[in-house]
Amino acid sequence: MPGTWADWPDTVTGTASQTQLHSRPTRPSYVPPHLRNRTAPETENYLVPSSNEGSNSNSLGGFPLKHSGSREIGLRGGGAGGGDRRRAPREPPNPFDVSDQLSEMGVSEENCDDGGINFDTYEDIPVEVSGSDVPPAVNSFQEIDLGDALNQNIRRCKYVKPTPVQRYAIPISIAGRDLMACAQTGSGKTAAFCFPIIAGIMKSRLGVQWPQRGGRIAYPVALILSPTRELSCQIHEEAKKFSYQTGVKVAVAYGGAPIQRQMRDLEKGVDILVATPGRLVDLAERSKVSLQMIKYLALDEADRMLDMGFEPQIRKIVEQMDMPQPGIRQTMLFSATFPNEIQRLASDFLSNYIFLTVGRVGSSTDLIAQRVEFVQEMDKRKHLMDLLYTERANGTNGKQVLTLVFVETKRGADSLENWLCMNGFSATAIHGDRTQPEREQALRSFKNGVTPIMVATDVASRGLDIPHVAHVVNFDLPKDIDDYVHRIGRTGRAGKTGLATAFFSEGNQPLAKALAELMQEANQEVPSWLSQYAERSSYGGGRSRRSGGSGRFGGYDYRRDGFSSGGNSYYNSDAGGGSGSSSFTSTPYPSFNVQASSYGNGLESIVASGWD
DNA sequence: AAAAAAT
Repeated sequence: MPGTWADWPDTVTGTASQTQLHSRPTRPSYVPPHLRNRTAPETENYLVPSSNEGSNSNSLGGFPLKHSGSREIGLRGGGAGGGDRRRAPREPPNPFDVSDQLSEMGVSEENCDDGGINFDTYEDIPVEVSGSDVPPAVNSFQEIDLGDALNQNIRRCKYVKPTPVQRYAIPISIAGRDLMACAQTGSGKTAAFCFPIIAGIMKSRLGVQWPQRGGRIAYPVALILSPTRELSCQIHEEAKKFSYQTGVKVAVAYGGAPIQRQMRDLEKGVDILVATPGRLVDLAERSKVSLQMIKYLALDEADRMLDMGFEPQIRKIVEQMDMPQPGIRQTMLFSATFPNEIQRLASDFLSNYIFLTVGRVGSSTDLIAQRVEFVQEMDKRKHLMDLLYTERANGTNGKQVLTLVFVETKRGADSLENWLCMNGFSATAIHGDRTQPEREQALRSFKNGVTPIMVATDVASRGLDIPHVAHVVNFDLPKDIDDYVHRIGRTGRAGKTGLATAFFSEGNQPLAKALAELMQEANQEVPSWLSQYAERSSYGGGRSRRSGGSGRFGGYDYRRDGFSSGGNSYYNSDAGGGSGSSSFTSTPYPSFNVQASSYGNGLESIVASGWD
């Protein structure tokens, strides 16, 4: 990779730089068919927003000079994003290119996932905060001093006003507080933890000499962990947008991809590292990265990160490497679901944290219509095919809408994909036994509609933001109701509506009760046969209240149950009120405030008021 | 029991 090239507006006009331009072995001239033959006036819209001194002369060979990344138009690039020639000196590629072009092309938010947040549906989202000295929520991004560069990026992302989780989470983390937050990815969660991190990094550098770059070991100040490679990739893409031209460097590290490139990126210096656990540990053991400068730690899909499979790895990273202690670093945990058990584990990583829960935007609310059908195991394929045919018939121009089909096993995913293809459906599959390039290819061709059906294991159940998934089919229901919640959350994103269909078979009996309750909470019609199944399983046990659940919220601060004893200084540090920690049981403790959106103070009023 | 995550 050449290290120096000029800003491209100059490049196109200057002869010398023309040469330079051609000397680079890029693929500038490929433009996807649907973008060809555009007329000249539109070319100015291709400019980088901040370096747009150029004019209409910025076209080459009849159509706009576009970076090679344009081959990815309509896709959310699989991480790489290399080969971009249209950059300001020493600046990373402009991450806004794709979406800007799309919107300028008159392509609605169809393929642009920054655009279409339907804010109307956010208006009445219930929010609940608990903890001591909770900073007040804000109503606009302007109320917080995020800095000019970041504000510009927020504008470029077309974020007009903060989503509920952002209104609360951003002030909390700007204030330096630890946070446990229940909210879905589609609710603007990534921005909620990225903005304060980026703003904080920039602020800490005011008037300070920039840290030395290019050392052999990378010392990121922020670490964002997620449970799947694709999710890390997605967060990285988002974080790059938010940090564009802020001087804040973002890098990503995950398995399945060549490590060399990731190591090179780290050597170039990194402020925010987005990673999956395994690869991070690997890099740390190779002494490519040290965590001793970490000031911000964010765990996305935190409940998965702390479940049985992942917990040891997370503990190793957070507690047994060189990461600063809680209280010194700032820790933020995010997930759509937070079982008590997990909250208890997570509190090891936190210091005097605030618990925030945002009513679901999407999953298990009106935005997702949930159906459950009784289907014998052997009839499932036939049943799925009927659904898909109906979909195709009802869809516009007989087009298949994006349909995500969840199955239990990797083998099952492959065989169902195969079967669908044999029966004339364009399907792909994603699961952990496929190679990383295969996984990324599957996701791409699903997102852009080439294969509008994707069969997936739970690798795709969490956090992935795939715009326009119209239908989630639980071909095999998961064992855990929280997984169901995450899965159906792949549709009804960003305030849009979606459909979730579950195939319930004999074997799903243990899930019946939780499923029926969940659907009831979401005002969905519960078939009477399901209620009967639920009754039958009720004496057997099983969690009656999901996640210690409080209705439409994703979670409930387990500290308020008064179960947690002494150890946590949090409860005992208060001067007023009861003298012993035992007094903190049912009555609200003076330092432990619970606030619920704009609806008075008591939780009771919220739960009772019903959010419909 | 399954899935994910390092090579």
